[in-house]
Amino acid sequence: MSKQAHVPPLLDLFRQFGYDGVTLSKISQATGLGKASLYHHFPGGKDEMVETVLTALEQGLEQIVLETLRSQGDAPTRLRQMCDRISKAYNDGQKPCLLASLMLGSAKEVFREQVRALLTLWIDAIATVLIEAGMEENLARQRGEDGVIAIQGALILAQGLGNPLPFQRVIQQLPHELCRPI
Amino acid sequence: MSKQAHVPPLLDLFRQFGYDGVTLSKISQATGLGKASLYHHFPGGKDEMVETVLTALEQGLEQIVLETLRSQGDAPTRLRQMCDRISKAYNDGQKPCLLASLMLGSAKEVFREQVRALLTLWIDAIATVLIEAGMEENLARQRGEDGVIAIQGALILAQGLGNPLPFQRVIQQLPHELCRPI
DNA sequence: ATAACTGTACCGATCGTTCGGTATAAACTG
DNA sequence: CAGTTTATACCGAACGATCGGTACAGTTAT
Repeated sequence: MSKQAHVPPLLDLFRQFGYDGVTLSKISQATGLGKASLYHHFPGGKDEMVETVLTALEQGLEQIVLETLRSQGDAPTRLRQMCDRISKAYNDGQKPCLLASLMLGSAKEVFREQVRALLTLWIDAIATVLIEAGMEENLARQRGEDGVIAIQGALILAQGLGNPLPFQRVIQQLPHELCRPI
Repeated sequence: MSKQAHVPPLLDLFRQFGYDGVTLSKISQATGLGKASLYHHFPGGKDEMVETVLTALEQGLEQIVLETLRSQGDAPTRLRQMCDRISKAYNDGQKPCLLASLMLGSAKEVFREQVRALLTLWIDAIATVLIEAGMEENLARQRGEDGVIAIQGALILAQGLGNPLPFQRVIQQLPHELCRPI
């Protein structure tokens, strides 16, 4: 079995408990692997596990972005497709974001660059769609930030309230909000 | 020295490292108190420390809300005052939010109710200002959520990018955004 | 036979917590 | 007034448990 097979349980653990909250016992239980096996697959330990998950996440986001940029239709339609996939990745607002979880505790310095790269990739993707739709560049970049902000904030609120509805509403309104004129 | 005197360093620790990321050694170092002394002031241990900080935060937010609801002027002006105080509490986007930090790991079940109460208080405050300004109630409530979402998301992005500017922009635009018609 | 994999036992370090005790100053008691 | 108790603040040392990580022999699959 390859490293990639263990990414889903690892992703779920780290996004829910954060770096410091995830123990090797939890990982062992979630993956069904003993400690020795974990260190066989991930000689770098916890850090390598996170890095593997983060890399898989980057590939997933890149694929979503690529599909969005290749897709046809007007800007709201293309952004709607992106939002649908993003929403699915967060289980319609019922699961937290790994990036936010990794910005706390011992993890924050170690994975700062990878987290920043992912956020930037995401912002740029939204901005590119808007620019292709004729939006002025600086505004489009702001809207890119606004899109990520809305999603991250909505996830926080949904988690905090224990209610995914705010997230689902934001996701549904987002394509239209991003495209509206000043 | 009373419990309240140790709230600021505790707040800074928990918001930056999260519940699981904060160790008693760090707390000891940050407060200048020995581990045993910490248990004199907080017999309930780490949990009581977090609860104390959370209660202090609730009082702080209640004060901001009260001042906002008492203040004069049109809705954008009153919301501007609220945003200014909120922004100051987050050091203009350079410090993370305790509520977001407490939604991970071992803390999330323990403090769920307190976190939810704080978020609800915040949302209601914004909604009340908008309703008093004549906005329809359901929309005002959505805008209350949108306000908290924007702030939380902007904090996440600012932390992730290592750049507080997106937060400062959002805070500056927020009063106008919240008041705009559909 | 060889490489990939895993279970068991173990390590030093650190975790949150508790114990026993000291220093100081105010509050009672004779 | 001196002498004693009480309350508050504080700390060094240690507790059992768990942490992340390693060593190694044994099993499995090719």
